[in-house]
Amino acid sequence: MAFLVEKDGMTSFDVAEALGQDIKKQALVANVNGEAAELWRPLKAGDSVEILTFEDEEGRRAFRHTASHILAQAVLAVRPGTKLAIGPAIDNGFYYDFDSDEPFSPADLEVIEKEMQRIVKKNDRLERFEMPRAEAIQYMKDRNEPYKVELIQDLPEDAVISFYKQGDFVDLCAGPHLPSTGKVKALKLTQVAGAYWRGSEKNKMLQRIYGTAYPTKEALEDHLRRIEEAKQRDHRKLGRELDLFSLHEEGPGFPFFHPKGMVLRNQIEEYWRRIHRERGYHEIRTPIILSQALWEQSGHMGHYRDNMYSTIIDDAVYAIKPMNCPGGILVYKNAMHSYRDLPLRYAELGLVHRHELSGALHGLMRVRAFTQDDAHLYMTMDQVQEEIIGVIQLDRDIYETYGFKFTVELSTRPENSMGSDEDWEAATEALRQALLTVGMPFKINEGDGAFYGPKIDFHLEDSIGHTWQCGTIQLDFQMPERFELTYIGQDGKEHRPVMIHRTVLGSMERFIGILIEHFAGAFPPWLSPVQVKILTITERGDARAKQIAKTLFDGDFRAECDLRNEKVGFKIREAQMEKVPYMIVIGDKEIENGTIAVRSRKEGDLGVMPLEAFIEKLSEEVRTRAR
RNA sequence: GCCGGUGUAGCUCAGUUGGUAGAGCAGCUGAUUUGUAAUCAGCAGGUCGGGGGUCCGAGUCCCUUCACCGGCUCCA
Repeated sequence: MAFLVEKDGMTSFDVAEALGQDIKKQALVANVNGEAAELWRPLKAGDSVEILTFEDEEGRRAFRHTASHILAQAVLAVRPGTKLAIGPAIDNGFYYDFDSDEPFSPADLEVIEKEMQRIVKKNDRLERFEMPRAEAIQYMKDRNEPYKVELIQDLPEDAVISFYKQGDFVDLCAGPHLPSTGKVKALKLTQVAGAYWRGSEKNKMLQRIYGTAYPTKEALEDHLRRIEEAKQRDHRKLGRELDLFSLHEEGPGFPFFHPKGMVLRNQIEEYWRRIHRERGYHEIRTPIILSQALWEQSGHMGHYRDNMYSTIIDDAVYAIKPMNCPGGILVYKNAMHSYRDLPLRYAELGLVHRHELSGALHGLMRVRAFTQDDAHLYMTMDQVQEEIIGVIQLDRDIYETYGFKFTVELSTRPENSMGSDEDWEAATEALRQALLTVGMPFKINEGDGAFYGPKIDFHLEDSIGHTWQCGTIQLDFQMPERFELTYIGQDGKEHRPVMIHRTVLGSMERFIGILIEHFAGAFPPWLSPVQVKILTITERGDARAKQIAKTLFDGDFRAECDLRNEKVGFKIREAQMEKVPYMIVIGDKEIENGTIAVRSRKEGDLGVMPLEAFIEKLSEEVRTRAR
């Protein structure tokens, strides 16, 4: 809530005070006339003031930013002579980059954290002061802080440079900050890592210390607990425990899919194929190895060479495809096309290989061989908007099936792009209109498109709030030109078609990784590698169990029997840990009555019912892809 | 690729100042025929990531290499 200041010389402190003890205690910074500012900054009559707490994004940022200053102060105390780089607040905490001859060890972190706590306890006030740019440069030169000097030199000539001071520590900073270090009640340094100065590998590698901070110990512990929980659903851990896939030293970045992982993958593909057929796509498959000449024509040799693998066949150079489009284009070019054939939608689950940096590999999320759920659409310019609408609707329907929330971004023309202004404008407008028509909220990323055309990205949010870019829709003016694609128009003449590249899931491998974490390995029945586990109590149930398994198999369900000589409690425990959606228990009573006892993974014992009733329930869940 | 960390049985981990590898779970064998999240007993399982070095002696120390983990960068 905003308040109007009545007279000059008041501060946000006074405003907070007027609002009561609770607010005063929680106040971190203020929003003054739409800009974040310290609580102690003098106000003028007529200013609009809003007090920000940890609940507000700006409040959190200031809180963590002050924490990062405390970190820098502590590091200078523990290791004098360390040069300061930058130290911003980030989503769940903060970091600070240092240039230090000796790297920081985990033991150093403990010492630094202790020093930070000492600074917090001292509860030093923060002060802000300003000076002109030239003076500021000299000031930081005198303090022997070359990175700060560089930062100031990048600011405009006429800029007034602000600094913040707490105790004997001074840092270049736009602010705002908390009134005193004592506000940062709970903090923890989480890790050290290398980071390049300004993110460029051409620059020196600095030492980055990450940490997080909260206003209370409880909130910090809560945060650490959430991290622990996220670890429990890490797809690499679950992938091993559920026996879905593995990775081996013999093929770094090349995942191996196990039987259960393949069932999951095949279910995803089956649904994908079905919905694509339904929306008028034709599936194709193109070779993995194609001649280098093709990649030169497509432009990949120029732009993407470093990420491509190649091989030699009969003395000629061939490349292993990093993308599916050139192959797909050869299919298009294989025949003449009439305007009557358009739009033409070719879909391909295409296996691509890309040489990613060894340090970037990460489970199924970042690999060197993956299957894109690709499609290339060819159309006339006036079909563009409708085609894009179709793709957006397809994306939405598929994501909703899996229970993902998602956000959409439209990226416009970047600086060094190819193609005419008119084409770019028309294409960008077509994307925008399509989004508006579908009623899809979206954000614009100015200048973030590909060099060959504008794009729409879909960012999925999984059940623990992580976001993943999966779907993309890209308009391409380049490929149709480079490959001289044509269709015969109504006028009998050749025309250039418009091409759209799109993926929905992005990569099958990564999507499976995302799904594992999204469902924490407890897949809904339609996706579960094993849908039903039939557990016998004694060997008297074996025949009945096998008979039930046969019935389920005939009904296209995935069932397994557990006939081992173990107690039923033990079998349930194992089935539960395997996250099988349904268990059927067969004992003497069920044999006698011709019924089954059903247990649900989620709800426990569901009681006794006829097999037919259970099959009907399961069929319905599979048919509707219930979650 | 770069910075830091880790690498011991299928999995999770122990292993004193260098003295010649150990537990639980999983596996196998046997007993037990069991009613909704762990029955008991026994057995087997490791050139301590690979290579090289120091030493009378290396899982422990050094060098090198590979993979993995956390970041940087990039992106599906």
